Amino acid sequence: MEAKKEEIKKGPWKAEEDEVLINHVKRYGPRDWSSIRSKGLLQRTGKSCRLRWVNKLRPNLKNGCKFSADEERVVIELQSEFGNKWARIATYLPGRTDNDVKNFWSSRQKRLARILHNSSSDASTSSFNPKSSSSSHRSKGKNVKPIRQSCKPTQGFGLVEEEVTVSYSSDQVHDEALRLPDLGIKLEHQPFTFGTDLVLADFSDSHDDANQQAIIPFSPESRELLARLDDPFYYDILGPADSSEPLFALPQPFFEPSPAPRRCRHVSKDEEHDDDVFLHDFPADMFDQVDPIRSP
DNA sequence: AAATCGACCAACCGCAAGTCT
DNA sequence: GAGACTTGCGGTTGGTCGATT
Repeated sequence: MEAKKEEIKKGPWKAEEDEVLINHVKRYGPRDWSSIRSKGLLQRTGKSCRLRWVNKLRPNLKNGCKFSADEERVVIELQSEFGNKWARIATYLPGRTDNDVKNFWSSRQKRLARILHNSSSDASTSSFNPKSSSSSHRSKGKNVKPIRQSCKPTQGFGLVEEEVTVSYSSDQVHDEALRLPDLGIKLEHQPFTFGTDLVLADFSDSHDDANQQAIIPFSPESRELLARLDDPFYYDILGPADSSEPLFALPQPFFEPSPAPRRCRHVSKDEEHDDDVFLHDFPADMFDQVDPIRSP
């Protein structure tokens, strides 16, 4: 059937398809994706094949491996520098793809937005609830609820899930209020559980912390702005807000990111046998099992 | 035990841009 | 130079899984 011949397969890849794709790359290199379909090897589009290779089959990928603390830091820093240039950011993270970085960031943003939303909701209710703990520790040194001596932050706000412990004494509660840069906003810990217990308060109209009894909920605009912060809280939690010292040094890109706009490089027929130029992007031992391309 | 929720991930889509004919 | 083709990128969606209620 003609229609069947033209049918393009979508959805999850099977192991057999992966094998076909890997064999193609072994033979021809990571290019000519469209020929995979035109040769009838797979009923996948070239785009789909390329994506599968880049995101899953490429050697030395850190598949199924969570972002380390260092990687998180790099992503956060580079995102603030480059914006949503995931492919470029990924070049600084060996074994990570642009999709990985994008997913990580997206997930993080969602989490952040949700936390902020919850927090502002909590704030708006607790400010009118005398029983609520959120108002109980607002006055310096008074009615400060006992807090845990340490807490284990969740992944939220760019914190890592590893054993990062932040300890506070009860006297520090108020002073440890976290500042959001440039927004005149403080982020205060509720009894030190990250996430839903965070309380946001707007202190922009006052310079007297001790008088801050009420929690002012954010406007939707403010919340949106917060959700889009390039550098949401990371430094504020792990480092002093006024610190000019970088918390870490950025690594060099794994692949040199091209300053010019990204572009694929079509390989001419002549170049095709030019010492496998494309292989330079891969570890030397990657194609140990590859049949060498015969020279003409 | 079932339902719900959130996190994570794979894959698709549309668009932009380089290359080829 | 123009149009077709190919590739790469960023945004988005939908599925799966584990934790929580």
